[in-house]
Amino acid sequence: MEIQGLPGRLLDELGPAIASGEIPEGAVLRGEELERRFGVSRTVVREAVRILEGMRMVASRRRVGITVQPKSLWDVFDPMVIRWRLAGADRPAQLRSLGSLRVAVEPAAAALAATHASDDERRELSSLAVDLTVTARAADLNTFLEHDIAFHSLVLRASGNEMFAHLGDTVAAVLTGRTEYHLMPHQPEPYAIRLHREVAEAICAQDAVHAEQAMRTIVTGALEELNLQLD
Amino acid sequence: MEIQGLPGRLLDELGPAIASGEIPEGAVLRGEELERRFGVSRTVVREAVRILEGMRMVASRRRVGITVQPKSLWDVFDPMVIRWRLAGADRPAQLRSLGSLRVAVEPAAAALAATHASDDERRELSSLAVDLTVTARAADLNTFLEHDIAFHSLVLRASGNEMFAHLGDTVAAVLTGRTEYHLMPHQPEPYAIRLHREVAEAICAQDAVHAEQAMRTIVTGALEELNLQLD
DNA sequence: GGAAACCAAATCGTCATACTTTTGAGGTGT
DNA sequence: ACACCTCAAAAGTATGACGATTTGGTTTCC
Repeated sequence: MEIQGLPGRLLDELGPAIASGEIPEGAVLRGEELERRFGVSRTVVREAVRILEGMRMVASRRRVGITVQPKSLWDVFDPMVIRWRLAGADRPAQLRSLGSLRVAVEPAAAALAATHASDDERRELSSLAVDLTVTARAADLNTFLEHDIAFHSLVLRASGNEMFAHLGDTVAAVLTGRTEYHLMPHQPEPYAIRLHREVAEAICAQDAVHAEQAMRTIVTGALEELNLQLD
Repeated sequence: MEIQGLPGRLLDELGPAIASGEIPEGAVLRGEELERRFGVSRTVVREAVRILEGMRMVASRRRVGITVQPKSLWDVFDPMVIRWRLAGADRPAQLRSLGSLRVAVEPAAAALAATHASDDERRELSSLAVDLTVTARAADLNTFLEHDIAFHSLVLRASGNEMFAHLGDTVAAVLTGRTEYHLMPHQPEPYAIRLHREVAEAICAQDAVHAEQAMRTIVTGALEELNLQLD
């Protein structure tokens, strides 16, 4: 799901550099300079810049150049922007933002899933809850992560709301980052696991209130733990 | 805040056409065809297509062409995509999605605002609550809308979460759409107004629980009304 | 001396064109 | 039926030329 070709490669250089503040707000780049620095043609530079412009990270103006826009204008929901920020110096702030977003969205998604999920989705959810329990005992962090991601993505998808569903990848990025940077308890907490099972059961039983409540406990817990780690 | 130049104009044609389903999923466009149809050069077409590719609405492949991606892949949080969908045949679905998103996010934002808002923001919020009350009595729908937008945007901004803050424009689009298409009670309900005042007061008093609760009542009410109108 | 008009350079924006690379489809031979 | 080869279609990239616009200095005129 990446941008292809040379513009993509340019983007992989510029995006993270801007997201991390290495190229600061207000900095001005010239197209010709980028051509030389990366050894590509105008075509390529222009297309990459257009994409950055599409996510409001830069603005191109005649006679002045390509100016890096203030962060407050960026499309902070763009998956690429989120990835770049998570990879760089902005990681703590980005994790906090995403944490609050999860607290807001995932309980609502769980509630909706309780009433909207298909039979297949309910079955899959139960099965994932079992998998989580098993891999948590085995203390196999990577497969656990995989199942955790699948679980949360599925709840978001089963909510029947496309916007919630799209946050699945973002949540996946958060969970992955948390594991990669060892911001997780070394062995998943049994309590958290049990809550996941509760969410699955409540959704299967069409119990929206309980599903929402259990999910809220999960994500607020994750947020609190995150705040502990970051301070 | 629009994309400039010819690529921007192309986008204003292609984006809505794709968003509304006029150009359906799986349709294949050829670059050369677009050049002729819009009388622009290759450069322009390529840059516009790159932007659409950046929001995952199309994918360009050699020897095949530019294929419209399935809706499930689109960046549904991109403001342009939201605008295009609100303007076209997808409006009901988009309004429903956004309604649920508001129900999830705005109460959380209100709670955060109660603890994070600056003194200036609290003052401004109180003042806006008063304005709302006044313009509601006067039944001046347009200024009421203006203040309503300002109110909700401010709560989102005062939450201190950049991602919530960015939903301000989106909420504005929803509220505007609701008024434009007469999906609102002809005179704003006194009860809703009172709830806005309650939100403002709770935030000023740093009462997160009450702020969240009042805001939840507002947005769930709005969602229910929306569902009534759309069915 | 100051303000308004003007001019020139810088930089992006667009076009036209040529060449390269990838890849799907159809044909060929076993 | 299968694998392989070839070819052509389409996007990808590079480059030169020109147009448009903005900025900032410079001139000119009170």
